Amino acid sequence: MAQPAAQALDLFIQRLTERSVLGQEELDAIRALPSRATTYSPDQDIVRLGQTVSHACLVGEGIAARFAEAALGERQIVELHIPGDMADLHSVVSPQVVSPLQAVSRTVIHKIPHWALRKIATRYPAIAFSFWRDAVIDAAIIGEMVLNLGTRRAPARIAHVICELAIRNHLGKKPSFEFPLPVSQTQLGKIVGLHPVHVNRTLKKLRADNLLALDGKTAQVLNWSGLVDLAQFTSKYLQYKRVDFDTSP
Amino acid sequence: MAQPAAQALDLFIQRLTERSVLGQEELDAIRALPSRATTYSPDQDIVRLGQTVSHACLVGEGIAARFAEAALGERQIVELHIPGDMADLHSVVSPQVVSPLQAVSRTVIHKIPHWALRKIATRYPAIAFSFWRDAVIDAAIIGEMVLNLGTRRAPARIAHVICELAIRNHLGKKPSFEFPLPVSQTQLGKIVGLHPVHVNRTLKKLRADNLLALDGKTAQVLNWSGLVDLAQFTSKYLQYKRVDFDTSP
DNA sequence: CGTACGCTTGATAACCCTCAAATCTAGTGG
DNA sequence: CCACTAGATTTGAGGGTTATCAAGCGTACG
Repeated sequence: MAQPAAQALDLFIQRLTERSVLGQEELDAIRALPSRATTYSPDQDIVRLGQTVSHACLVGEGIAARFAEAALGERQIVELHIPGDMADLHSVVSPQVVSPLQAVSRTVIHKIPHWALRKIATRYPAIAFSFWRDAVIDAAIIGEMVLNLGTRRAPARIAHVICELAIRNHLGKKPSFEFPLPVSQTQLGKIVGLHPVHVNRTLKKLRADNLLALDGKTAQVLNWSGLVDLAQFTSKYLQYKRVDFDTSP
Repeated sequence: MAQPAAQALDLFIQRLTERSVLGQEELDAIRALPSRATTYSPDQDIVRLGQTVSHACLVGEGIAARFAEAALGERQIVELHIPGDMADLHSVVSPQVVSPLQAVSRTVIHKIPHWALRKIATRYPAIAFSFWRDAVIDAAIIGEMVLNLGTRRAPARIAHVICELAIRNHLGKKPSFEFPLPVSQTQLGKIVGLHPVHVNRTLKKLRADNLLALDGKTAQVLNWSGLVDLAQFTSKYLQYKRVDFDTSP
């Protein structure tokens, strides 16, 4: 219902149509989705484990993180969500939260009721497929995260996260190697599975090698092909039909 | 059309209905799915990265692995699939393979054409939702893998994989702490992101501590609550409505 | 019987975690 | 405006964990 959601919804539609074919009627149905905005401060929980939710979270501003937590509560970030991402579209078919969300920076979330999403997914099979497809791509992104943690050492891990975000941020913008990344080194540690102290030392090295500079607010890619090379990055798993960056140097 | 697929399809249906509500009509539609069986030998590729496929793979016997590979071809197993799993149901909405599959042991795969799956998903919204839900649970399982690699050390990582498989294998069987696991130590290394040599030493330690014994064919859980404790395991993310094992010791 | 492959063990080095303390920054209240 | 505080970044030192290199052993298969 809120007007500010329109911008985020347009970004969301852009992501969907980049990957699925939707007609005008379907697009209108998505654009007409009702929503209610909420703002979260850094490190605040957006949805908690075990909770039952009745709305999905569309990121409007800031960065939200999907995380997993062990029995004793230790957290690991599994996926980052940037504006235009429907961070937990999956909750529509799985309202018992198993992938909780937290705000990484100050974050504006537009909450969209499940009934509305279920309604258009039932009415338009093409929308149901595009939502399913979204979940599939999520799984691929998270799978790439497993590859990242399982096979790469610290510098390559961080490089990979930056490469992925550079591509995902690019959508609908001109390919600038500078994008917002309001993430502390401690939080970055929870993304790449490294101790904060080691994150710090690794960033220092990446900066010294003229590959990458982070300042807690913005990411600056100093040498794209160097980063891609270090991370052994390929953008295939993101499944964009068209990608302007060259990822095979 | 092959008869032997019936057993695997029944297992698949059991998994679906454990998590989604489906009517008799829908169940019959699933049971009537056509299929063609193929057998793969250990380490053989089932579907390759970049390939375009027109069928999904239902595991009949053995173990199949979904993996991710880096630009230079290094592989990391992202998820294991046991009999009754539709290993790449996601390919229905994403036919350009981004999550390739390989056989871990000798494996029988029943290939089910996409058109048949798309047809019943379009005809019955409840089926579309249950398929979508399957993708969501896949993502949760893979997310747990990220947690595993990002926060745990070698013994706990292996323990976690075993705990998960014990639960997933349990479906429709009596809760025995012994299940088939035809996986070499080298392959186990590609699951938990460890060097084979270190896998070996870790297994030795787990065996000495009377927690777990693997022989390349079968897994034997010697001390369930000890394993759960070591791995900080919770079965929540698997989203079974009913789980007989006690996972909170 | 030979060969290939997986398992096992030892030694060494690289990587990363942990503890600890100093510096810097941003926000708060006097 | 400045002192104060909490949190983030930075640096050092040490120890634990894991990778790497290498070699010996067992076993399955042709």
